[in-house]
Amino acid sequence: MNCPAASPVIEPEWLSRPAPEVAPDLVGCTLVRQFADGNVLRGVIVETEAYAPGDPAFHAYRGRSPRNWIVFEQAGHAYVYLIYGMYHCFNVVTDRTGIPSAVLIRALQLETPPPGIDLPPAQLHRVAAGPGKLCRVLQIDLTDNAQVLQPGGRFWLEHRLPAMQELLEQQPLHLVQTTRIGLTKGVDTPWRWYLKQSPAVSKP
DNA sequence: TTGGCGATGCTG
DNA sequence: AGCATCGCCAAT
Repeated sequence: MNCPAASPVIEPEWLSRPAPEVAPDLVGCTLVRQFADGNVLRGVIVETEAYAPGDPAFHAYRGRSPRNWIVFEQAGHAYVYLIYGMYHCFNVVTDRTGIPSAVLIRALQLETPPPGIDLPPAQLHRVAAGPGKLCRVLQIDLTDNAQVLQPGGRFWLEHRLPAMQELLEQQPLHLVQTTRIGLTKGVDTPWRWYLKQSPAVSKP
């Protein structure tokens, strides 16, 4: 047996905080995707954005709707939506029930090549750089909306590996905070975080 | 290296 | 009408 190291699973309670607190903490953690055939693909989260109550850029800004209802539910669910008619975006629902909050996962650093994709090994770090590309490579679509994030399911989250935790504790400037991308409202709210020097970030 | 634009379909 | 995107192509 030659199992890769894995950190403890992230529980819903850990996610039951405001999105602007959870989003930076999720950088460096691992998102695990289990496909229908049982195969598992994992990637380190290298870029996140927070969306919270009162935020005009948030889908839930004008209240509950058939699309966004899940972000009002308990922390630890997936919120998946279609954007520009052709891409999907994957979010982690955070905070308490009734408080709409979500963290958009914008980029992953994959640890192994994704299934069914031939690519130059040098390009591995680009295939999940961006929220739409991430969902394409993880085969995420609207059927994944409202899934519970838990081991054995389609997705779960794992805490930072010790080396990553040490890096961010000793070099906190490696976690960069800046403004969000692709918005027309809330453009000045600094709720995007990314891992400095990661080649897999969508926009360094 | 940067900037503009079209694809494409759901949302409120 | 607008959109939490992406990749192509032109201009620099």
